[in-house]
Amino acid sequence: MATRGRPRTFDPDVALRQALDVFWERGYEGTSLNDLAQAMGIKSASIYACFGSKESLFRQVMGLYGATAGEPPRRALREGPTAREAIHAMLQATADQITHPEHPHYCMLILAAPTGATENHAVREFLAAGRQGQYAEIKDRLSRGVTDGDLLAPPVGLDAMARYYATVVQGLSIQARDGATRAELETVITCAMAAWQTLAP
Amino acid sequence: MATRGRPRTFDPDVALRQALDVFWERGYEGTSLNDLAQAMGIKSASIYACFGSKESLFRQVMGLYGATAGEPPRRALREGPTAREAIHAMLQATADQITHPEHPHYCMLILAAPTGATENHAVREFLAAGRQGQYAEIKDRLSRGVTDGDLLAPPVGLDAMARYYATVVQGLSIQARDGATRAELETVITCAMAAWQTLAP
DNA sequence: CCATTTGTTGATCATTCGACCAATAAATAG
DNA sequence: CTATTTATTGGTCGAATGATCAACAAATGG
Repeated sequence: MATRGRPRTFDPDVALRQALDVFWERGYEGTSLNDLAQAMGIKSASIYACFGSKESLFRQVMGLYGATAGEPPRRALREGPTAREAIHAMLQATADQITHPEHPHYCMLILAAPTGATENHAVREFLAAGRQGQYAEIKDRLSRGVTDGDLLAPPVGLDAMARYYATVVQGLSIQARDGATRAELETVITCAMAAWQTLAP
Repeated sequence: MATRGRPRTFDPDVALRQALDVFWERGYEGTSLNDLAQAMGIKSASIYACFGSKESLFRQVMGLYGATAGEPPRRALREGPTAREAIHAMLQATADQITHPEHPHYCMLILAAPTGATENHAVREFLAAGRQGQYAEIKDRLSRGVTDGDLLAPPVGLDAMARYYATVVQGLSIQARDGATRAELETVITCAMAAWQTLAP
């Protein structure tokens, strides 16, 4: 029972990667269907047939983005032996990603659509939900550190500490967008981690 | 020798403030000339006659923005008695501004156009230059602290420290955009300032 | 009053936007 | 084979985009 009907002339996975490149380059609103169709090598009608709409395509693109570029920082957070080392490695993995020579120098989750036209409100909220997820993962990792005994519950609270490191991650994205080098981001990370011994002595 | 010709029926200063409101609400690309004309109470032809173009209007809007919303953090940085107090007050003034109940909860310099269509490259670079100015002001204030004797030159370097606090400012803007309260931003600031005693003991 | 200067109005420019047809092409099922 | 299903093509939809233009309105200078 092979597929009925005329087979696709393009590979949706490849097309999705090509769409990712364009959205990454120009953000959500800065990318037109023409841009996408050209980069994907198909007509806009095929985009609609395969991916639904511009917004639906973007959501699928963000899924791919999270599974690829987004994975190293997440893994670092997961696999660091202590909360402190996990956060430190997560920041460094983030810096690696957003200064990678083959990609635009910023995190799409953070800067692909922070503001924009009223009609794209849903896209902004979709990305905001992803950022909320980032924060939650950081907080969970800190909690695990307390459970594991490698982190003393900080006086300022785990919420505050998690939000602080989420803030640093987000700030790094602007820094990279503005041309900061990997080495410069490393010095920022050094400063950010310097807070640790004061917060959780 | 009063002004020749038909006088304007609108006050450019008022119109600029109204344009600021719209750009602030929707970012640069998310704002159309129709949006602007409606909010300013004039036709688009009058916008072109008085302000030049959409981009030129936006640059003038950012001038007004910097002189108003941007001033409190700058003043805090300038007037703080020590480098540490100045940075702390600057962060708090920033948090005040980006959670102000009457304005959108983010800093325009940071989020009005971080990404976008190719043709708006100049606008993005204009804002990036403004952010570079932020960083330079922070670094200058730290240098003054060393000169004044209230700050020991930190091992990590003044550049690193300045970039770190610029990163925090920029991260705070995303936090506010995502709905963080003033109190939550305060906890982030507490964490960010906790790095100080480690960096400059 | 008349010429000049400037601003506003309403219309419109070509282009692009996201979206979606109808017509055609290419596969499988029976 | 024919009928059915699915994909692609080329075209086009109405609306919106940033930007202007000619026509009209309101001021000053002489």
